[in-house]
Amino acid sequence: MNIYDISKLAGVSTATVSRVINGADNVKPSTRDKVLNVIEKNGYTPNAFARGLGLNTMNSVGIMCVDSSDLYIAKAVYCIEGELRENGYHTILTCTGFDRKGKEESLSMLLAQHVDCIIFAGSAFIDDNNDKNNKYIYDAADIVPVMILNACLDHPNIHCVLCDDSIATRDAALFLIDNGRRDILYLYNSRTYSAVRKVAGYRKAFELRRMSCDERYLQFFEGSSRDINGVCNFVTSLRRSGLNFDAILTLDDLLAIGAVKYALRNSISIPDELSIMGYNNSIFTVCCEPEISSVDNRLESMCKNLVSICLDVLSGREAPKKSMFSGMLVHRKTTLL
Amino acid sequence: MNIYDISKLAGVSTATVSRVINGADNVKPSTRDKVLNVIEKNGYTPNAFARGLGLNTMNSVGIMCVDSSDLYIAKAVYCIEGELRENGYHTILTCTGFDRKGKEESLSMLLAQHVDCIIFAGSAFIDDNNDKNNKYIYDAADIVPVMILNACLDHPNIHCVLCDDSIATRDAALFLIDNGRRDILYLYNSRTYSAVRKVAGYRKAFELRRMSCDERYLQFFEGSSRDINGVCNFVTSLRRSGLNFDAILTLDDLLAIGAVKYALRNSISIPDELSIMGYNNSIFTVCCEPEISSVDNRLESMCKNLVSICLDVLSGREAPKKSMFSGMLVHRKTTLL
DNA sequence: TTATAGAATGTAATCGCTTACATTTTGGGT
DNA sequence: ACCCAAAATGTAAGCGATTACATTCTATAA
Repeated sequence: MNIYDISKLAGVSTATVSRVINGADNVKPSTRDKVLNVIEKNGYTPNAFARGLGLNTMNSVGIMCVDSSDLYIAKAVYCIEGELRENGYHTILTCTGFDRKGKEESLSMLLAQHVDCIIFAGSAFIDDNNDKNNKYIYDAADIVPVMILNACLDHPNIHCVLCDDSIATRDAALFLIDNGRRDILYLYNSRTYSAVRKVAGYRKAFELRRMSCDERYLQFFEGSSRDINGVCNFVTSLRRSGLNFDAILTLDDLLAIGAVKYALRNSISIPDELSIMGYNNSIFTVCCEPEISSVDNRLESMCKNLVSICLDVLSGREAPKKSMFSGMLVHRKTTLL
Repeated sequence: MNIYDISKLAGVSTATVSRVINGADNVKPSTRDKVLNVIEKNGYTPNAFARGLGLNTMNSVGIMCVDSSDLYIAKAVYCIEGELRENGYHTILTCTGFDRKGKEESLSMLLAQHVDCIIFAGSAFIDDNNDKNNKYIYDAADIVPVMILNACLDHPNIHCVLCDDSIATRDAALFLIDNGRRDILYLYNSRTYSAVRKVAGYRKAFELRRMSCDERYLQFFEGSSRDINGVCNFVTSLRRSGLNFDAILTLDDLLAIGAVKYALRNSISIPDELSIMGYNNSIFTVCCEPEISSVDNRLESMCKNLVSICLDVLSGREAPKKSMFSGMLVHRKTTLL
């Protein structure tokens, strides 16, 4: 059953059927009804490939993510997909892994599918130190509109939506400082675009308070934050090595869970002896006792905004190149108020 | 740059170019090289729509999930997508929500995209009580091969991969019983295909031990397991209402976290006074202290198997209609050994 | 050398839709 | 009744691949 069959059944031309399908306004109502009836009766669905071939688009957008099983990314993907679907787009998902090859392969797959737009979900795609490594993104942007979540790149065809992680982390650190904490361990395990900014925010807090920032308190954990016991052991070994801290600020909530475990296992009281603050305000924060204070970086709002900008771009409307959200401290039980 | 351009540049016909692209074996090596060179030089990529139109397939498979931000589903999606991509398929993701309309809409969207196969990721799509409600799945299966993860439906075109949740839950309950627990609370919050089987498994354990199963110990929590405090309060109120239990077995790990919180907040010692066992063996089990014993239901293996069956089906090979995995108890700190 | 099978290549129809352009209808205004 | 612009509809040429079938090589055997 194709458009030609329908046109014959309805006694009109394929052009008219096409017009009806696409809601053109120059069709006589009676004709429209006639065609619609035939379509309805025969359960006809336009062939997406044929349409795609003609229009060179299939109303799809590609989402690139490093690892969609990461809770934060999963939530972003979920949110973005939902918004897109509501607006008639379907989502092609690719998980690339961290290595360059995977990223480039996924990207060309998406490009080969002629997606209308590519969304990079997460800052792990952007190399902040060497812009040359972002060439594959710029190349894609020369072909198709690109959206980036949680990072920013300058290109006429790239639109970015992000949270000001630097300021949010700075505020978190300031909060701890202003609550009397002096030895604040910053625990991170990546050097992505946003990670770099978070670290900068941490430093900035000390600067603002005219305190010196002791580099020993910036600790890089080699491993996944999913390795909770690894994180716990790492913190324990830091303490054993003589580093004293009365607060731990982390790159994400899972690292904070490792920190909580460290305290629990070593009978360090939270938050009296040790304050802990995570980042992302994910469900992990409420999985342990005490529940973890965290920074909400407005993931949902960002995703909605991102899709809305994406739709604007696809409709040729003007849209901001960079949308910045601000994070918000969420206090639970691991910080004193 | 299309196949015609390439054919002209290489001085051959489009048919030959097409043969080269698709790796046909009846092309003279020298011709092949010539064409490949031109393709390489001009960075030509075949148009997926045109190909799709001709072949009526675009090497895509659709994944239906109720909520991809659920950690368990997210992991399944991640795993399935990766396997598919490695085999040259791309993944169209749709999250349907729990209501029927969303499911049907997503499904027709996928069908309209002419995906080669549809994967239902999760048992939430199957109505176990009234098979009529599964009609939309059967209808899809009449058109395209269907794979179901974690549930089973009988249809010539439907293949299922699942864990025997009934036996796994039975074994978990048996373990608790055989360790001297008598009052085992079963906490669940859904009535999906797998939920129904888990409950049945719980009952079965008592039957096997010739004990009667007190219905009051089967407790349905009205709400999401993400509402950890809600779960905690629910358990607390059960206790306050006079129900005594020395073990809690749950439908998923998040519910178990709620149970752990209940114990922690009421100074009930785990596992001496109360054993707790979750389900899924997700990262949540190690987010709290004490870490939660759980049932590993082989998600990764299932996903790999599912994709492998999917590929078999798509290649016209014979494949099992139903693949059953068995779960495995994973003991941590919330159960006595 | 020639016939011929088999390999290599080419021709052109086809997939189902959109749309520029051509044509026909329609409904006022004289 | 007639004209004509505007509305409605139709015609047919793409879009870019695949592939059945036709044709042209090529190498081997007679």
